Amino acid sequence: MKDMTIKQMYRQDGHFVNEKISVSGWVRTVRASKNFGFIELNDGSFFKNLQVVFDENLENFKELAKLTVGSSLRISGIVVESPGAKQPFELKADSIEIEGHSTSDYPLQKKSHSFEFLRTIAHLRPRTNTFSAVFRVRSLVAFAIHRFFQERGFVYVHTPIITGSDAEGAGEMFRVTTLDMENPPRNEEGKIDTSRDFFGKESNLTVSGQLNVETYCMAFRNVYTFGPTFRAENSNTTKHAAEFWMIEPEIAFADLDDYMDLAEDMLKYIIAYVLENAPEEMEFFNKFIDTTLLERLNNVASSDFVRVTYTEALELLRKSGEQFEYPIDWGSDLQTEHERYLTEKIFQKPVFVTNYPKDIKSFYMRLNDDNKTVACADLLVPGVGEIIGGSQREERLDVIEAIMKEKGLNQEDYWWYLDLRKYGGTKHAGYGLGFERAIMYITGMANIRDVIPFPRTVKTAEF
RNA sequence: UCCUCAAUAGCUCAGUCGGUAGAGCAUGCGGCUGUUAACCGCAGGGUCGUAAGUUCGAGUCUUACUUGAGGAGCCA
Repeated sequence: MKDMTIKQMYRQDGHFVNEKISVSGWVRTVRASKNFGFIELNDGSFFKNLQVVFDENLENFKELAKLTVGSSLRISGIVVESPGAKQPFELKADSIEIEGHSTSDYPLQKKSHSFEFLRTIAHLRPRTNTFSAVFRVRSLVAFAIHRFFQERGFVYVHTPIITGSDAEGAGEMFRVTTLDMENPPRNEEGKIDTSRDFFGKESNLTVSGQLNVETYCMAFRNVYTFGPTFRAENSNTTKHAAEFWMIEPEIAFADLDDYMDLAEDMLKYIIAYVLENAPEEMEFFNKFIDTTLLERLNNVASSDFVRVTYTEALELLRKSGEQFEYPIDWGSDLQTEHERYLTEKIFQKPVFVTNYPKDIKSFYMRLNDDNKTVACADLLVPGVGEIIGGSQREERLDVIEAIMKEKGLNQEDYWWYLDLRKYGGTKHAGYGLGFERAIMYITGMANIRDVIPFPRTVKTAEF
């Protein structure tokens, strides 16, 4: 007798008919009548369920007929072709062992629940169709990202989660400390004496691995980090979480166009990988979450992304005649409404917006010859907005020092970062992809809380 | 942090003009020989988010607070 997964059975359609096999899994629904019944079993290996037929010949038939949703079973029987239209085959059970009962207060029903309710039972929601699909796709996307970079010879660098540099400037940070919160040591001025903290200085959770990964870029040429990052922003939106994952590749001897080429290839690669390896899940999203999803993703795979400069983008917005709440003004950042209009109305596909004014961008972005803009590019996609931000980095020591001065940054805090410009610095570029935003884009899910197993947002850390 | 909306049974919701609580699903029990969110019958299940106020009387009106959702800002 073969111990099988439901995935094996579906992927080798019909191959096991008339064979005796065993499976184990959880009850999704039971439909029993007087002398026989049906169990929908999900074993976790596959999006679809296996229909199990059981009848009164089983010694525990009465007990089985009263099974509640969520119970776990071990079943053996013969695979037979199914007379029902909704499944190609089913399992005719000759023994069903109840491994774990589920009590009658099991909160998941055989109907759809609101995402808001399911967030309150984050420990049970992976058992639902939607979350089963989301988190299998999340796993596949993570693998596809690694495979994409590894195939191209990139080195995976584990940048630190705890950082001692307090000047990364990407947002509010979470403090890491072992000092006694009730009674912290104080220095002569009465301030908290961070020299007596664990690291001998103030430390925080990282907001970005970029500065660290650039150092490895100057040794390995092409590198990437892929790990968690933390932002303590008081941000209450569908697209922000306090803990999220980022992919940050960095490529040496490369400019802005090389970065955009790489990012575009990467996104297309990931989408193709997921469409090939999770067709059932993607079909489910297309049917129940976002009916334009597959059309959109196929369109992305087969067409080139748009590339416009910030200045051109402003011109397009101005010429559109659309009334915007915020003014279109050279020098200020694009607002959400502007980004959405560009990617959703004007182009209806992913758009790189390049060469923003230097004053609204980070110090490490390479200054263009016009002395007004920097060599950066944000990738905007319909529905989600910005999912990638990146730039060519400033490799000229004198220029980056001048910009840091202009932005009021303390050069001593960046001494090791600036060393990269002294010791064989090269042209290089890199970007950051918000992992969860990519998942949202690929699945059509609208809220970041529903693509993270246990989301961390303002005032929420129950699980 | 700002703006808007919401909170009634385990879930999803209805509740008229202010007059004292309803449905479907779920759960329990019973029925049913091929079901597909099975179907049919019966039953149990409520401090109407919290606190105060107006009123003879508040799920319904007012205020504050709490929680959630959507949008904005910040960003990925």
